[in-house]
Amino acid sequence: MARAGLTADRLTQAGAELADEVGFDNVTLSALARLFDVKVASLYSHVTNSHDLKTRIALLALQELADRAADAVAGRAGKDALVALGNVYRDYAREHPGRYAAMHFRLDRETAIASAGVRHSAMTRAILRGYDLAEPDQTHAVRLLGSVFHGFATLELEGGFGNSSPDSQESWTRTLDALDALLRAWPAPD
Amino acid sequence: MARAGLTADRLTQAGAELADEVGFDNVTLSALARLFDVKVASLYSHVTNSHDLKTRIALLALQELADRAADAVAGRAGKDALVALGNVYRDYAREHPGRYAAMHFRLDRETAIASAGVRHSAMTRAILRGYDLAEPDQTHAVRLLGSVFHGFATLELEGGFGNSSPDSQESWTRTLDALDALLRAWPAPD
DNA sequence: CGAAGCTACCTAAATACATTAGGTAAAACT
DNA sequence: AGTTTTACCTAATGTATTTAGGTAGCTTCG
Repeated sequence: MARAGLTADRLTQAGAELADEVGFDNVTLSALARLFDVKVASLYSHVTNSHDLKTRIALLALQELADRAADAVAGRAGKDALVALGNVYRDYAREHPGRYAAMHFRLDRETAIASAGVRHSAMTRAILRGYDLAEPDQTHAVRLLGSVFHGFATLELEGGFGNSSPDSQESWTRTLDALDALLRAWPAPD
Repeated sequence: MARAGLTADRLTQAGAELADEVGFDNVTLSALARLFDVKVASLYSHVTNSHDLKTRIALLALQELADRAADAVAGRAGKDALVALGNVYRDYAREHPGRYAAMHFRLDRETAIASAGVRHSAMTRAILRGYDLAEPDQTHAVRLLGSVFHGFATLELEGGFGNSSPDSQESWTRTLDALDALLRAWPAPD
């Protein structure tokens, strides 16, 4: 009986790939066991349970995306940085829909705080340095950008925009234009 | 043996309430059967399977929210209408998180086309009549508004904004202000 | 190099949900 | 009242999760 050589990391990685193929909700320990040609119970030596596996996939995705984002915004500022960051989010969601969904798996507070999730808001805040926003407006803008990026990616993925004209790429470009214009002329409260 | 008096509608309604309590993903036929003190197999006389039940809950939510939205925007225009529509979405997500999640259950194309989902985009388009946007910009704006509403509601629900200052109500108000300003001064493409 | 210990993987069993096939009794209709 | 319809049932199968306890392969150290 040769061993399969499983580790938590290999399971997480395989789980992430599986998520992209069949959807995050359909990532099961059973499916992973089949993949590695191993009995299900054996996986419990590596992850504590199904929830643990999903948490690990979520953390993987958060980190992967944070890395990409950091890379994309490095050396850019203003609209250039905004577009780069937005594209990283949208492209990741399209290339890795399962991992993207995994990122919104509910983490307990400690795990969330220790996760790469914090880097995401930090980076969004960073690109706002190219615009002239003082607190608390900066925080409002961070939340708005997060909402648009996440909302657009989600709706586009689930086909909420239809597949008719104008195509969603066009809408995305114009959305980024609009956000840039908005941030340059951020309105005072009414 | 007195009968429970089940119908597809009663199951759907109970399923929607259950979704709000335990989350849409945790709505199971088993749980519903327990609720009505009936054997699980009995439910298959009323819904064809679990997927069917979830579809029905999704349709219920879409319709319920479309009704509320229609009510809210009636007799309003411009920013007034924008704020009303935005609030309907956000409030529904907070009051009925399970149903809100249900709305994004993937429907097959026919079902989606026959659903109240189409009323949603129609209403968003309607409030844009208060702003001066010609096609295809109007479609881009519809998609942007959808993204912001959905993204904000989702992130707020899952605690993505933290519970620190400034509170999310404040960000929401400012987001609506920002959208209004943006729509009034919609930028031309670069 | 061989014994000791660690651990990766196993079998077995309990629990839960989804689904189908085929039966019985309550309601509805004539 | 008799017949049809149907709401609900029992029984059985398949799949996923999880725990308890065992065995064989790898590592380590005398």
